[in-house]
Amino acid sequence: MMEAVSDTAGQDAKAEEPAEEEIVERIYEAVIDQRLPPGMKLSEAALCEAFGVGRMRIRQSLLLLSSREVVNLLPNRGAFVASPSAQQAREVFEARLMIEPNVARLAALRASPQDVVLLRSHLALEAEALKNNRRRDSIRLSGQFHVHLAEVAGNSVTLRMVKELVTRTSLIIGIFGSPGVSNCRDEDHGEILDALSQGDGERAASLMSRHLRHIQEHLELGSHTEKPSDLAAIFRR
Amino acid sequence: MMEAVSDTAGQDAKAEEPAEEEIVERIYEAVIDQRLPPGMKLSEAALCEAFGVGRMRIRQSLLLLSSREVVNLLPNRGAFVASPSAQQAREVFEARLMIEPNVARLAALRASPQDVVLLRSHLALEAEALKNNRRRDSIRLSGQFHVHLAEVAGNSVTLRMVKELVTRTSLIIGIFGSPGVSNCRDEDHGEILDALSQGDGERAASLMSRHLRHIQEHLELGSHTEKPSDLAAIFRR
DNA sequence: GTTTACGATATTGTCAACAATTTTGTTTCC
DNA sequence: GGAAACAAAATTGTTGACAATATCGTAAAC
Repeated sequence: MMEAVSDTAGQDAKAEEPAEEEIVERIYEAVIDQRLPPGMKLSEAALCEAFGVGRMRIRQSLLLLSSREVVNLLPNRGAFVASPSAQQAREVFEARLMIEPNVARLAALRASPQDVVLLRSHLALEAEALKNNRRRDSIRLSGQFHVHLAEVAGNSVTLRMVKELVTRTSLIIGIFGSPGVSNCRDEDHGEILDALSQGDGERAASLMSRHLRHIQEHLELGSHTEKPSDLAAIFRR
Repeated sequence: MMEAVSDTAGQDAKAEEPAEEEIVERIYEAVIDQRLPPGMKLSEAALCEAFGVGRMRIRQSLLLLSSREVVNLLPNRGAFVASPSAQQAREVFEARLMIEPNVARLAALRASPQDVVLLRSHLALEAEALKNNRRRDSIRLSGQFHVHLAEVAGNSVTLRMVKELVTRTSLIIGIFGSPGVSNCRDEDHGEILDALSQGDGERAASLMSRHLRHIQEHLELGSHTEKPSDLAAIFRR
């Protein structure tokens, strides 16, 4: 149920050409890990080389990413990792606050004992990454917790939405977050999981709501630089 | 605030080549109107002719539509208007019930007097279409009410989601709905608008929730034919 | 010394031709 | 007459080349 690495149709072990959706997923991951910073240029040629596919494949992948607002596609200029504005950031959190508490409620009602076990082991990974100061892993795992929750909820529509919103949130934290700090406090994740294991949907929902508000409160929306990092403003003193 | 017909960058009056997103929007509209029935083949050549654009443009549009699950893209077989299964239909309504009551609540808080006026005139159009038995208009306007509400709520993230969900709902009603009946009762829309005009977010939310449950209850999920309409089953008697 | 204009380079957007696959129609065999 | 095998047509998928645009470096002008 959680995780699925295999390719499209069951193909042999060989290094097959990744499909569009797989490339999209890989770029999602890279954005979540903050290996791809906001505003970074994604040239077609470089991506072709990186994924070992033709230009058309990359082009379509970038179009998909742009339709999910993870990259911006400027005509004749190319593709750039999105740099959400403060306004867009507020909209993303507004949407997450609408959806994810409900997702958590559903997950609490539908979680099998096995789901709880898997989520607990995920939480252990989170804690370990945090303890060892592996910031990148910590960020990724923290985001994946929300995605796993959506998987447990068993609704593919909201799963897709949560994936998109979690990815965009990583960009938002990269722009508006305090430098050293990770995104989520994982005590929150632990509490949500407790509510889940007790089948307490209402509590899971309200904890998720509180959790998301906490994350948003640790951002500095309202002041920051806009879409493309404004060089003039940076070097003006 | 509501509606925006103009093209990308302000271009002259001439019949410019429509961009991908515009083609996607046109196909959304056609699906909402039920001019494109579930399962219908969308051949590239035909669409090229219809929109007067090259094959690549169409190809990208179909990819976008497929990523929103409004069309299915079968390898080497082509594009087909999606035929949601009963399970997918349940997921769509589950998602709508998560999102749209919250959207309605937001809209109630943010609606300007002008927004209310525009929505009231929209409601008048709905009533007129229903009275004159213009079923197609009735269906389209009924769906657009939900989209307009999302526009008033002023969150582009949820706006995009609502557009997608409303479109898929039109397909679902085409498959699982009773033949003659429209999708929404528009008394419901009127009540929601009343709540909006009074700034009563809670009432707007609960009315929207009730409204969506009503729509879902008038469907016959659980029994019907699956993904591609099963010809063998249809002609077996 | 700074700014503007120009040309070279690189990147993106588009088109047309080709290959691969499916679908359809016909023939052959039982 | 019906079913399987084969061939023809149509449709989709992909590659490569070419045109349009933007970026960068250089040189000329003020």
